[in-house]
Amino acid sequence: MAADTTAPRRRSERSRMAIVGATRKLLLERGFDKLTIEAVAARAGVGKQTIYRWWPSRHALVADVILEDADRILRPVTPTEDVAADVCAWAVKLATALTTTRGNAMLRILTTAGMEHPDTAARLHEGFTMPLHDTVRNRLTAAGFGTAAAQDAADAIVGGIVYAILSEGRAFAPHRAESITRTVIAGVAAIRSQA
Amino acid sequence: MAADTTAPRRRSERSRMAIVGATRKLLLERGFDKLTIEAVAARAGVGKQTIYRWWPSRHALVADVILEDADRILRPVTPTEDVAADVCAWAVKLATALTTTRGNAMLRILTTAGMEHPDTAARLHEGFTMPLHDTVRNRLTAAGFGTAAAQDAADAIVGGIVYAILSEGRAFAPHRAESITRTVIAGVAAIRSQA
Amino acid sequence: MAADTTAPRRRSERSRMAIVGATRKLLLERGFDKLTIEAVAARAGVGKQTIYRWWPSRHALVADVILEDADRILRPVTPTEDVAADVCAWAVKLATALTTTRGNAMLRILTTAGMEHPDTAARLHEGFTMPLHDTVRNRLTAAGFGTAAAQDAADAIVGGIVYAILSEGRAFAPHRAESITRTVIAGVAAIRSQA
Amino acid sequence: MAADTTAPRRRSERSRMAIVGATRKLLLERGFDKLTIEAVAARAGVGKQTIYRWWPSRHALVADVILEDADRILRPVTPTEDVAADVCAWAVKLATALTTTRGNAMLRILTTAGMEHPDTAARLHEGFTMPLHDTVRNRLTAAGFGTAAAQDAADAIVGGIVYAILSEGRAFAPHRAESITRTVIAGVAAIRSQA
DNA sequence: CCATAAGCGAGACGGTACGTCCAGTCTTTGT
DNA sequence: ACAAAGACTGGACGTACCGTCTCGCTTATGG
Repeated sequence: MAADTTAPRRRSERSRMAIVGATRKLLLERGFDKLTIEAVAARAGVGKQTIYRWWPSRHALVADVILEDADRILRPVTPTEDVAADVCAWAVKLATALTTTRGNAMLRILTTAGMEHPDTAARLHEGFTMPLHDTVRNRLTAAGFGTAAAQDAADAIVGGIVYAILSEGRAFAPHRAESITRTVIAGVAAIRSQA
Repeated sequence: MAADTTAPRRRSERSRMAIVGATRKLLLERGFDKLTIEAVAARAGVGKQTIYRWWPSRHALVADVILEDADRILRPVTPTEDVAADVCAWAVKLATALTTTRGNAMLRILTTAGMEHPDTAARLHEGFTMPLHDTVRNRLTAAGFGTAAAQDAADAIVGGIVYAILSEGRAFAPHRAESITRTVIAGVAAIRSQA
Repeated sequence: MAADTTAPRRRSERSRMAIVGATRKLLLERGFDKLTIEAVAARAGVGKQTIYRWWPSRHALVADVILEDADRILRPVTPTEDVAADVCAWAVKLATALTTTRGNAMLRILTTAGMEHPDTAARLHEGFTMPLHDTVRNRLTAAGFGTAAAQDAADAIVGGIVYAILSEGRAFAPHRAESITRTVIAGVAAIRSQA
Repeated sequence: MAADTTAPRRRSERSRMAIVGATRKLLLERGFDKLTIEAVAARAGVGKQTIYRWWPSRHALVADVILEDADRILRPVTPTEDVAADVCAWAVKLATALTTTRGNAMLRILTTAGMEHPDTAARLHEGFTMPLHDTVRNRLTAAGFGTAAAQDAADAIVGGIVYAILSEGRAFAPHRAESITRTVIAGVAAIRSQA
């Protein structure tokens, strides 16, 4: 059942792919600020209108491209018996991914793209920050921590790592992610045992 | 002798102020993306060249303006006997400041301005993120925590709050800053007592 | 043999009429310059291809439409005994028709359409200027004037009236057509009597 | 007296000339329809805005260029004792000029440019048709013909020649201008002697 | 008497040019 | 001598149409 009534009207898959590919390349070559629709169209061998027909703005196009690549960074936690170790390992992998040339470029682009455009911000939040957050939160909840505590810890861990990388760039040493994470988890654990 | 060391050689203070003022107004009215040098010049009643003469780029001009206003957000901790309470109170004030219309706009502008411009990024880091970080770190160090621990906690607290506000915007409820902070401080405390 | 040479194989009369009608309307609403095939197609409720299938260019389409309406302007001379009076009366009717809003619009469109397109120019010459010219020439020939004289007079009369209207627009007072015509006819008459 | 209050503000003569020159060349190479502002700017080595700053439209630019060249076609009558001969000689020269490749191109461009743009039409009328008309009219008035008669004759002569060339193009044989003119002048002469 | 091919509406496609906005530089003019 | 005013080249914007190209659907023969 559930027939696709609103069929996506005869859109050329060839063009779509060329556009997304060209955008990805130009984003890495020149960065978000210097990405122009005209250059994307030229590189993709496509008319500008074909871009404007399917994406409302440069921000939206970039968001699509970034999110399509987000799984290079969004990885699940490998669960063992030790919560802290699990989350620490995950955090270090995250920090490592975000301090590669490519990963760091992605982070900056993602941040800039969302900054002055509420719709795009929402999509990027949902497709990037939220998954990160959920990953941590779920692992902690599974370990028996309360909802509120898991939420706070996830904020501190994800924010602590990502914001530091945003501020310091590739200078951020990935192993710092471990001690930040360990500190926070010690915090939730301490609070639980007090109760 | 009386050498005027930092002589900004015959620069019109009247013009400088008009430019900074116009930039501030336009930044709040239209945001960073839509801020144009031409509009600033027109609003300030100044030739474009006068802006280009003293600031190398739009990013640099915006950085100056934002940092001049940063003390609305950068506040010291009021120290009592209770570290946790002190930092929590400070954190809530920070979160409150960053979720006002104006403060949130400032945060976004600051983030965007630094994003594709290393020099500006460095200045903004030094004038905004670093002071925040130092404030927390110093309070914790004063309370007897180790350098490394204080560093991690400051990362987690500042990042946890600021990144959440960056992601969620004005929807972030300032009191969340309190539980995040409390969690992190519980963490450093627990780790210290283990040693 | 017996090939159906001009077989307009299964063409939709409904569409043809809708297209011609839409073109006529848009021509009067917006003028030749601003007439677009896309607008004609939309107004006619027709695909663009249906227009391109049957007309090679915008100019050709417009020529068809204009010539289909040309009989509002192309009228025969009503012959009496007085050549001069006949041609004058005809000339005034012509000038009157060409200074109505609609007639003037037609004249301008016709002129523009032919201007940079030899084929169209030829068709419009044959369907408009030539008939006008022949009408005058035939009446003069019938009155006993020589071929060459009739030709010159027709040039002077038709050109004198039409070019003035082209230059001055609807400001041209139709009765001027009479004195122009009378002058020219006096000329051919004088030359004949000299011989 | 009469100080130039509205001094044409600091306009670059170098650019103006480059633009006019490029327009002239492109007009002859490609015709009016295919003249684009972008091509003019490129050929002149000028930003598009510099064209738009000083000319409101493509039509106006073309009108300027054409009128600057109009003196190749607009020639005075050389007066002798024989009015008819004078005007005939002038008419043949006019027809000759308008049937050169270049002159014919100019005539078509001039006609098209004025066709859907009242302001331009007025300027071209004033700078081209009116001078032609005045030249004939003045010579006839000087020969003692009445104002009204001279007016009619000028309409018939100028219109007769120009409209024929407009319709028939370069196929128009210049000597036809002579017999047309002679016919019309015979007409005014005949009418005068009747009175 | 239906199969099949043409005509048809719709509209996506690669392009060209539009007219506008700004960047960043250079020039003139007034004080 | 400096700065306002603003013209300059240049490049990208987002839009409008061009003429071509499928896509399914309708319809009217001709095998």
